[in-house]
Amino acid sequence: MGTARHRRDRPLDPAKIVEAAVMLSKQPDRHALSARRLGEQLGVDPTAVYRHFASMDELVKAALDAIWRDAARLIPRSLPWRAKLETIGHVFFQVIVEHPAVGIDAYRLSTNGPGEEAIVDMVLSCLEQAGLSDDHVVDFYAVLSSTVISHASAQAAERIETHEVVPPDERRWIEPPPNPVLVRFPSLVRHIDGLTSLDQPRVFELSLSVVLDAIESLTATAT
Amino acid sequence: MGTARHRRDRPLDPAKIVEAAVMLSKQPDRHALSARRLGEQLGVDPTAVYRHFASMDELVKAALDAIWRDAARLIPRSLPWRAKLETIGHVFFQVIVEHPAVGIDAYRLSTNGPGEEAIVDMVLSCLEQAGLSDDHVVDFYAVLSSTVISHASAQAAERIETHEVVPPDERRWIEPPPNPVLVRFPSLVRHIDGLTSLDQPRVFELSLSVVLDAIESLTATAT
DNA sequence: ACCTGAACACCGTTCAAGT
DNA sequence: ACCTGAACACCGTTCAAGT
Repeated sequence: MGTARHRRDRPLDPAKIVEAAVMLSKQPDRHALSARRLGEQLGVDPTAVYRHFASMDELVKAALDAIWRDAARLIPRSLPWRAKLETIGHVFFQVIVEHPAVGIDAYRLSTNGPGEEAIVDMVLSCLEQAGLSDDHVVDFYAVLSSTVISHASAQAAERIETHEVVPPDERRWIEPPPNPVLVRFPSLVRHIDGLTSLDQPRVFELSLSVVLDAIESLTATAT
Repeated sequence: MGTARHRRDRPLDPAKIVEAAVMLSKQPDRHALSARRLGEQLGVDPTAVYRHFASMDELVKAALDAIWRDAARLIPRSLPWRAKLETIGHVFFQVIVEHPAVGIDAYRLSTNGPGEEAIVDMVLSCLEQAGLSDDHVVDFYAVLSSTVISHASAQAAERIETHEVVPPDERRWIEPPPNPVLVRFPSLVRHIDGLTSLDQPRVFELSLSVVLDAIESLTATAT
């Protein structure tokens, strides 16, 4: 018992907490990541996380930053700017949806960590490569990142709510209106079939195209 | 005691529950709207809401739909399509931010109610008036509505987190990075001042302009 | 000096027990 | 037949009490 005295239990490396949080967040369950489940997973007291993170939101930020770091590594280095931004958009959409319990909050949390720095730098350099002015680089970084993250968070929320991957033709963005008293809304009646066939991934694709087209049209003007 | 027997307490009109929920949701507090606070507000049992709504999410949907209904009434009837869509965007951004406790969830909930029907019809008719094809009307409705709602929900979340309206120059979209080891990220270094001066309302304005410009460019092609 | 975990003040929701 | 509210299984977080 003498030799093991000083470090009988590991001192609970914060990186281990983040790793466990990332693992737990893969479950499509609103409560997959809680202080108690984290303690159970790590075999420590449920309140141990508060010695390393000021709040659960801070831990969620750290988990998202780790996810950003790993996602940034998946992006091929040399691609034309538009293909690279499309790839970044799709990869980040996917990792957010794959970690729904933290992805659902990505729309409202900046991580302020090294993973965020890496991906922001990557997006900015694509926009520079596209030939945008300094002002436009910053503006379109903001528009692009909020577009990707907000649609991905919404899709993460949908995955949590349905609690399973339902077939694409049942994941409706808008439900058909139940009541037939829609004479007051002729445009809604006219487009109701189109609206009910929308789904979140398609709306994300459309939104991403709109932003990338806007960037491309600015570069065409410049050259 | 005989005469008041049948309806001593009011039967708790669901519309009264929704009204109370809308009032409570004005507080910039994550827990402003709960079953217990609603019961306290209405003078009834905390679980009374579950006799009229299947879950708290369903009540939040009903509250948002009531907010949509009132917001739709604020939109001037006859305006050119672009000015009208800008007005709709600004009004909806504002009412979501003014009801942060439910607005924070608007990005992930469709209300499927009459308020939603009214505003969807209004947006669709603007897009028809702009001269878009049927397919483009549906697509750009989706892009436009998700843009407005996601930025507004993010701003509602920010209001809740700060718990008070802080001066605009302190509401940073991205925090300046704390560590100076940013040599690996030259684009981030180059644009760091621009990035830290971004705020949510400005990013919303930029995003809205991008979408409206995309619509306008399609109409210019058509005519 | 550092860590632990009992405890506080809440949640959303269910259902046995009442009127 | 309808409604009630006690109770269940959780939350995030704090801080008095220990080692």
